[in-house]
Amino acid sequence: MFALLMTCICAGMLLLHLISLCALQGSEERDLAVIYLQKLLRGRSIQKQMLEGREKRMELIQELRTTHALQREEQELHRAEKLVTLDLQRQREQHESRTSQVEGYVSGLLGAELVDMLDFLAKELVRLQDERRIHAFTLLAERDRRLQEAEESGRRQVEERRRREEDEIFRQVVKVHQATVDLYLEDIILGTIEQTADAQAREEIHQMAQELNDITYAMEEKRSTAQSEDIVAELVYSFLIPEVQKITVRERGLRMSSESEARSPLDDSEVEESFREELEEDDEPKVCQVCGDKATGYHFNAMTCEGCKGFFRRAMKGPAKFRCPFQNNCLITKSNRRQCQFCRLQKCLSIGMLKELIMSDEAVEKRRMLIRRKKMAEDPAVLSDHQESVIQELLEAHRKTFDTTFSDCQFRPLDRDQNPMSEYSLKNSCSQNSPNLMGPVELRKPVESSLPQGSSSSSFSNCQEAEKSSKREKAFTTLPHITDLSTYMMQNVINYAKILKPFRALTIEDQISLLKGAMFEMVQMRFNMTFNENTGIWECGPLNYCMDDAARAGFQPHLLDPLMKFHYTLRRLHLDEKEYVLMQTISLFSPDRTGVTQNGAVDKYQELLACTLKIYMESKRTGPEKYLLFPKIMACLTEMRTMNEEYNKQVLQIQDIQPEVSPLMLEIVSQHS
Amino acid sequence: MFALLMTCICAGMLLLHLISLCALQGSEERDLAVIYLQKLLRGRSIQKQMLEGREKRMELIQELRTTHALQREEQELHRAEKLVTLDLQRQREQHESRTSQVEGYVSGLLGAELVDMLDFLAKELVRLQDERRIHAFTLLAERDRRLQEAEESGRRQVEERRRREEDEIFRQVVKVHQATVDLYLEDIILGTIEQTADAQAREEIHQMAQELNDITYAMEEKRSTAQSEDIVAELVYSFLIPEVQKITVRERGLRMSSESEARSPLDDSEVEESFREELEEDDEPKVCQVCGDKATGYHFNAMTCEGCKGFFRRAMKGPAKFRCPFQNNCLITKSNRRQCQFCRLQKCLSIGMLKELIMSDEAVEKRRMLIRRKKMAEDPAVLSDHQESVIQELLEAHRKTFDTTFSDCQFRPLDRDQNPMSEYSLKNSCSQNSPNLMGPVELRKPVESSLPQGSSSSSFSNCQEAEKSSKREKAFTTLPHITDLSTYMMQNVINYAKILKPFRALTIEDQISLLKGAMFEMVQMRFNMTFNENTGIWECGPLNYCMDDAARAGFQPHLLDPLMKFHYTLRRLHLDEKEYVLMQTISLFSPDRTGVTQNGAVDKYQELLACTLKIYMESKRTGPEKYLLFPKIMACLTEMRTMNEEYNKQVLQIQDIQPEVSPLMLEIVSQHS
DNA sequence: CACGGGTGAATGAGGACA
DNA sequence: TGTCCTCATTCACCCGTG
Repeated sequence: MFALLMTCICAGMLLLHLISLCALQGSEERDLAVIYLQKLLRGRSIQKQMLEGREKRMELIQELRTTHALQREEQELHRAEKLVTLDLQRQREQHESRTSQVEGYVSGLLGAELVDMLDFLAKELVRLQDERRIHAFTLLAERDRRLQEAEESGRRQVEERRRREEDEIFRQVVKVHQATVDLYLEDIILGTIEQTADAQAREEIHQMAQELNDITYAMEEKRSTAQSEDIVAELVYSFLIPEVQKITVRERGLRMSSESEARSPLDDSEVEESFREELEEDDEPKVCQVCGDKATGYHFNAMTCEGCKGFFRRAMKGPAKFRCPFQNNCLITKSNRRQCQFCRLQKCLSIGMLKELIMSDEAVEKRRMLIRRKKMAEDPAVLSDHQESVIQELLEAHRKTFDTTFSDCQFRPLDRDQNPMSEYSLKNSCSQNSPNLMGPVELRKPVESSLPQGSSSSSFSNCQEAEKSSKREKAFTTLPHITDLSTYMMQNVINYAKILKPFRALTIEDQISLLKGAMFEMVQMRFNMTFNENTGIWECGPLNYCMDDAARAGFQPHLLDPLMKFHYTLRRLHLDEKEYVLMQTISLFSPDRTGVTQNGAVDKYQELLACTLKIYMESKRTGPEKYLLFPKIMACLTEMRTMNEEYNKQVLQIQDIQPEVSPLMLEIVSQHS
Repeated sequence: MFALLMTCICAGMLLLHLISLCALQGSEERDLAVIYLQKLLRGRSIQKQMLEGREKRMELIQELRTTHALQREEQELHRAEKLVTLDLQRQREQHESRTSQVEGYVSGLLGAELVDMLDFLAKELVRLQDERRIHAFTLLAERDRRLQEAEESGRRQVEERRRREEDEIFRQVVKVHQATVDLYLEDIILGTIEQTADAQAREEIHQMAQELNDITYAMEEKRSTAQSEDIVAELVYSFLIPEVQKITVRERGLRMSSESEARSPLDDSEVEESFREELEEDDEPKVCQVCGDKATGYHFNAMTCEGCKGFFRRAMKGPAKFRCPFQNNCLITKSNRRQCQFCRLQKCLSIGMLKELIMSDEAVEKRRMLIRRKKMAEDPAVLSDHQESVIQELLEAHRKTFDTTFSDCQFRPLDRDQNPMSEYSLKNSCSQNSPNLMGPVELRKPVESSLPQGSSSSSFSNCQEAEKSSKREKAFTTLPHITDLSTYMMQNVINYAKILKPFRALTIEDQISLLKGAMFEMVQMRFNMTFNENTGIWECGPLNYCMDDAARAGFQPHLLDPLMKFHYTLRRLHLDEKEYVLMQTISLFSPDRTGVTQNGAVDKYQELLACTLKIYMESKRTGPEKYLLFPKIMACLTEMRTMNEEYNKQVLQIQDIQPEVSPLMLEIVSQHS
């Protein structure tokens, strides 16, 4: 793009030479002019030389690259290389076409007559626009190539928008003209006045300005196609900023000359310094090449702002998915950059942002791992002695109050119905298996399986028949057993809590509140330690339960479904005993249970426990999943909160209908202490 | 970029010099001009010096780098070194060529050289960009390779550092280039400007700028459309700032030259400050630009309230349809905004709301899909075990109660009329085919084909002649068979329902209500499983029916037409057995059938079924249509509701005329239980 | 310090529903 | 129609490496 502009200007210069030559009056003068022109044209040979030099260089690059390429195995490089080569070829082609174009101009103007300067300027402007259009087409082709998804219906004609755009472009063009022409004229004046310094010349300039303006105006009104407008708009955009900088340079020139301070051009640092200064002293030290916002440095090979940096990364990460709602040539500014992702991305690419500089997913993952590793290395995440002792305390208390063999419990018989109450019996193959499983066991009942929680149902919505039949038939058969089991578990949990010093340190009211709040969760976690994730059975020593036993006790799917899911989820984490105990105790010390007054102390201890659990797992476990374990456990705890409420509700409903629930259970479940 | 504009300036200025020179009249003046030009160009020698200095420095760098290189042992270094060396060589070549170019320029003192010079610079810029690009790629590939290797050999750290170093070197080189080019151009300008510092001329220029400004502004004032206002606003935003700054810079330049005093670096912030003030001086921070209500942010490019946001989207989505009841110039306020949609929309547009910022339908669809996909990803839409068992239960019940071979049904003979009763026989080619189809089958009747539903007609609207003849001729010939068939199907459906536990859990009254309500639908869905979408025939084992059989039993097109359509529609969804069964059971458990009391339970189970069906399809099916399948099925169910009513009516009518309908059918069809 | 990735509050799309 | 909701996107700011 820049190159194009440069060429435009070069062409302009050539033309101006010609014109000015032709402007000379008289035949001998014309002859002189022709000679001059010939000389001028001879200069092209040098240019050609340079082109050849460029070609040579390309060969060099190519060779370099080939050599380089041979040293590597990766396929990808070849691709990149090819890309670059193509890019260069394209550039070259463009360049050549441009050159020939300029030559065409030169030859075409050989026989030119006297031409008015202003007229020339007008033409020059048109020509610039044409160039611009050509370039726009090139860009468009490139875009099409880049985009795999072809634009099939991209021309929604937007009348209103069109009008608006035209108006705006008109305005912009006027501005540009104002700016460019302004400078142009300024230059002319600077150059002219110095030599002539008379009123007549000034008047001429003045006239020129006026005429130019008129021409501009007329030209703008003549414009009809939408595309040319857009081209002009782009022209505007790429011209305006340079304009500012141009002035800056001049200004510095003036300053330096006035100070008559000759800088040594050899001083590298000084030069750079001044250059940097140059940029900084001005309004914008760094401008985003995409949107004009304040840039924060080079990002993916271009000077951009943070926004465009992030945008580019995000856009390139996923699949191409943008569509321009306008004409595929939006001007990207700080204020409107969010309105067309398509064009913004195009702009990013066009200024040379490279998606290759975005780290691949694997690279990112690698990096993350390394960082984490490093973090771990410097902070070995080791448990403090205090924490160790806490774990020990909990563990001892737990073992004292949880007999995994269930060897000394005396429950009422578990009376299983023949027909399964729910779908659980089907999937868990529990009804069939448990008799066999129980066979070798010498406990009270021949078939002793039941779900952790048991009671009778009251207001089935789903199984109303069962509800009704519960009175005439023998539904809720497992309720007595389940009630006993639950009461037994609860008692154990209470005993556990009572052992813990931090728990005893609380007021008795808060102890009750905490126990009431956490009871269901703690019991479930204890049951989970006996859960067989393959069979879906809770293997409580001689007792075996499946979820159907809970259903048969009156619990509804609304509770049992998520509960089942929870048990599978938690069990599959394969926690060890310490982890289970910590988890239970974290649940116990929840400061947000209803009725808790000493929130501060509870919260503090819970935090300690959580931290302990986290560090314990990180130090004990290996593999990358160890960082996910703690969050997962936290999620489980959250999950249980909701089930907790549902459980309380259902127990009360069951009690309402079949008052077999034990007082302890009722106490736990009741709303207010 | 900087270099570019330098070149622009350079080009412009030199050109203008030439032009102005050539514009002078008279030969002696021309001579003077030539002399001046020569003087101007002599300034290049200084530049040459600088270039030489630069070359020296480059050598230094190279040496430095070589020394540096020697300090490393790794093999790879050599490669890198080679690369760098080549790079430098290339650079050197360029510089040489440039130097020679410059020399040729200076010695020639011809305008042609000047042109070439600029041309060269243009190309040089392109080249630099290319180089940077190429180098970036090279570095990238190199970096990747190194990283990999280093990882293997555990020398990652070292390699990383080296990579960084190389990058830095590269950057330096590029920077140097930039700096050089910039300096180069600066010199040119300095050389020019030095001679031209003339306050008067500058003032003149300033005046002109002012004039141009005035013209521009005058033009802007001429604009009448409301749109221009917001254009101006945007213009201000994106262009005026640069403009203002430009002017500021210029002024600063003037001030500086006159005061010969270093500028204050505060200008920058000052400019921004005043501009910001301008924006903020607005009264309210958040006011809807359309109606004055409280705005909630920018919506479609304008600060609006939620109401106007929604209004605009809705209005623009559909076709233009508003008309102003008044003068097309209503004032829109919060209170009257809904009085005139036309003017409200007008106002929306006038303040710059863009309909392009409304997501297109496809975009919305895409977004929905993405969201759904994401939801799916995190929750793999896997059937819960419970749901799986539900499906299993239904499937087993279905298979127990639906014999797709129709092997054991004993119906009265199907007496097909010779003349087809309706158009169905024509289009379905059933009458002709069925005898053949039936041929090889050894079932009771030689011709046994009939439509699912059968009965006699009473009030044909379409075929009144047939209706009349039904009494004197032997119309409704298929009615006995159809009655038997229907009764058989119904019995099966009842058996099916009775197997389902959730169904049995309902009161007997509700069971009846549900069955009565869903019977027609369930039977039709079962028949649909035998429907051949190509022939339009129901292939019930040895039995084959076409729609004409139903017509011949007395049913009217008012039912049969939509029924036919329904069968095609549903069959073309190619549901599998589980899906069919789920669909039937969803129909069965419709809580809104007349007479149902336990709505809650029914609704809950239906929801479970619907959810199961949805997830089942989403997990089983592939392709984008899988999200449409469930809604389609729901639509089918709705469709059947209306047919259901019509069916009941027609059966009663048939019974009214030809009382052959079975008691079960009557029971099903009767209004109230 | 430069430049990769990551984060989280703010923003502004669409959508449900009274 | 408009309120309130969800949720993807944005970007100023942060961290860490070289």
